[in-house]
Amino acid sequence: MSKELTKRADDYSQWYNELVVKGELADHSAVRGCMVIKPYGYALWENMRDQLDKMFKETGHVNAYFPLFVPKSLFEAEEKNAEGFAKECAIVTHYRLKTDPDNKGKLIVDPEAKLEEELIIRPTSEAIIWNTYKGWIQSYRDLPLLINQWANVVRWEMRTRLFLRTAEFLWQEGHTAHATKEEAVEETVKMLDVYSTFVEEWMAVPVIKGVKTPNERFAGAEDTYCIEALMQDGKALQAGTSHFLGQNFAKAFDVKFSDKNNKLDYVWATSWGVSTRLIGALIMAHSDDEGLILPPRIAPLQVVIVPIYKGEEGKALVDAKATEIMSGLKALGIRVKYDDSDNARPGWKFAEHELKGVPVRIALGMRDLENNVVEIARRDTKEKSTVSLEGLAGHISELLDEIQANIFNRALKFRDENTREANSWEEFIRLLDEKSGFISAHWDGTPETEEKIKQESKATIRCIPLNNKQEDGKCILTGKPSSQRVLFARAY
RNA sequence: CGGGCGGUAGCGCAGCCCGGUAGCGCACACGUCUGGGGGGCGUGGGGUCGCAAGUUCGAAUCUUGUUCGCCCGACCA
Repeated sequence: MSKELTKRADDYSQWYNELVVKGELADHSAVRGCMVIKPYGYALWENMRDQLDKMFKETGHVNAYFPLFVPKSLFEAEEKNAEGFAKECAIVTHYRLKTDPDNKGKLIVDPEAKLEEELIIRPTSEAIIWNTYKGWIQSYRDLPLLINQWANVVRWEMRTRLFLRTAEFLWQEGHTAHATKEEAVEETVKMLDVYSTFVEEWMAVPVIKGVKTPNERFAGAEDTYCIEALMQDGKALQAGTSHFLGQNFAKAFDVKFSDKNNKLDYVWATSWGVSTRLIGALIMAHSDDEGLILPPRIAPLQVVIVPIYKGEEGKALVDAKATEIMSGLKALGIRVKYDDSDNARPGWKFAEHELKGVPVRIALGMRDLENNVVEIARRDTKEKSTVSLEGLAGHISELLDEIQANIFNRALKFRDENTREANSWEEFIRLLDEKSGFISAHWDGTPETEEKIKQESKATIRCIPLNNKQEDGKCILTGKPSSQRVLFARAY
């Protein structure tokens, strides 16, 4: 099978598309815009999901599951939210098919099976969830309500790309209800921190925490917080969002509670989510022209052992040693595979595991057995070394930590080197065209200017960084006074 | 959703203009020599040419429709 990858420098988009498919993470399907997540890609998602789930539970959340379908009347209850998603909704209008009387063997929609009320396939679940919460919340004693769900959602996108933007995707969505505004805001920020910790420490992708401008805000939110990451082509990618919803949904769905003084008030809400899009971020942040580079902490396989031998007797000797090495690694909780399939040469296997981003490869042959050593190759730097079998498991364990740190530091260095300040419109455009990356610049704070900058430069305000330095300056477009810089980039 | 391009064996492609019943490389199976960076030689299997109509004695090839993908644009809370 030809596995030659397009080089990043030749065509970054094509490199990404090929990598997802050749790395066996996902495939296109017979359904427009929908992907099949293959076992290797799903194993990666499971590792991400398991860690996030653990972190959600550690912060007091529980999981539940709400329906895929949302009755149209509920969907439209919160007007801004409904409006925001209206253009990309899939709608169920009928509940039955029948045999086509004019064409036996074919099915048609039974016109008599039209639904009284259309069902929207959830693009997000605020509506159905808040309709449900209404029945669960009466008193301050019922609060806070801290619920998460793992689910699929559908957004009818015009132009799709595997993982980055698909019509259906997997995600988690947290939906919480609180007695006070302060508590809800605190929750919003807390979950943003959970996301940034997860993305940086497990996925090794550095992120910038910030707040979205009103233009970029989630429909129905008072404030949208986000984490933004920078890809190797200099484009930004929103890696997660956390929304302070105010009382908008409580009012739309009439969710009130009695406080300690028996006074009725609407509850305060948050919602937050990350999706399979994170896998796209992971790929574009780390991988190279040889294939995927996966951070050890979430890689489906952390170590692969490739045997090199001649004849059956040779293989038996190598097998025995490999089994011993594996049990040592497994005892430390390391995910390891012994690739002793006989239908590929060692060289082919090396390339294959590099393509799939396995962090560490151990090559084990007769020469190594004689010297009581193995050859270790790390995926991130492609360095090879010969190490003693003595204390091997511990050495590998430390190496995995080192790789995790190195991948993060490399991405951080790239991000920092590609974050620049622009102090004039000319400089702004020049930096965007020549270097791309994040551009920190003054903006007069108006939606009109933001829109105009977007029209003329194709760059958007990714966020106003949290704890942003306050400094007087002039808007790069209008020259009007500004009190702080905001972060611009061309984005996915 | 508009414009352009593409879909022929698991993968990558040729054949199409000029209609006559499908080919190459890799992969796969078997044998053999091999094995420390995508092996060599030999033999062999596999495709209703994306799908559906139409033109024709005959369609991968011409026409129309449709579907999936890629690129550009619009859209993207």
